[in-house]
Amino acid sequence: MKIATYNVNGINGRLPVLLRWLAEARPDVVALQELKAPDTKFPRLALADAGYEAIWHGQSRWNGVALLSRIGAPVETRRGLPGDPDPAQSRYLEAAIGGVLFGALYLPNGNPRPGPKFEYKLRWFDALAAHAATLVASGAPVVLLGDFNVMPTPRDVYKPERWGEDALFVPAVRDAFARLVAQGWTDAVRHLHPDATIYTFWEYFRNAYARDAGLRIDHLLLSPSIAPRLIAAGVDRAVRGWDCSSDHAPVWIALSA
DNA sequence: ATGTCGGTGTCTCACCGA
Repeated sequence: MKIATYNVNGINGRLPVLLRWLAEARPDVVALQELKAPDTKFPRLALADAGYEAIWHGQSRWNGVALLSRIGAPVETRRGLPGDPDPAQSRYLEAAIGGVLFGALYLPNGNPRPGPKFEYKLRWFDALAAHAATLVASGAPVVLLGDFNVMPTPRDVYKPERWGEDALFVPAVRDAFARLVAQGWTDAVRHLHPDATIYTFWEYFRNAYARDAGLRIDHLLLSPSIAPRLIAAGVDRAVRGWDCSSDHAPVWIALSA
């Protein structure tokens, strides 16, 4: 089973890029973030034509998450994160597909810091950790995937010294991510490539992609019962160089049957 | 501080969030 996460940064403006990538990469299951579209403007038919059934949780202008599958319709188990301090923001969607539970998330960015946006990020992280603990305790095979808006270690930042005060990298946020993983989750990409420089996001400005001035903020976490099935992982980096691309690239893993 | 995007309403520009 091939699984991917992709922050599309506007699903309608990005539709040609998304469809081209789906046709080339053929992932079985995809989590999307930053739909930036209300539910009525989700491109269900275009995705169905591409072979994907979908569920989505959108809102006008910002946020929004979706799950796509070409191996059977997602069976939704949860819409919204339990305990989200601001449930009006569409940031979590959960479904069973092919015998695996997928928690698709878009964690708050948290900038500017300090301030209410950063406090919201920390509270959201707390709520995610509480829910994730119940998923681990269930023993079910679970993949938690999406844009976590966290670089876990300095290796995940092109110039860590410039990001020390940023809400994506301050110790409180890295600690929150580390505590989450310590519940028993496996950071799939880093697990298979412990020493590689791997980025999933490059800013639009300052020619960041051409300079490879990137960040690794999109992650796939595997619960203990599914982690032994991990056989490959990577980033479809070239997609970031396509015309009209998102500022993120798709990240994927392969699991044995 | 800067830069560049997508989406929306204030609507062919100005804003917000990232």
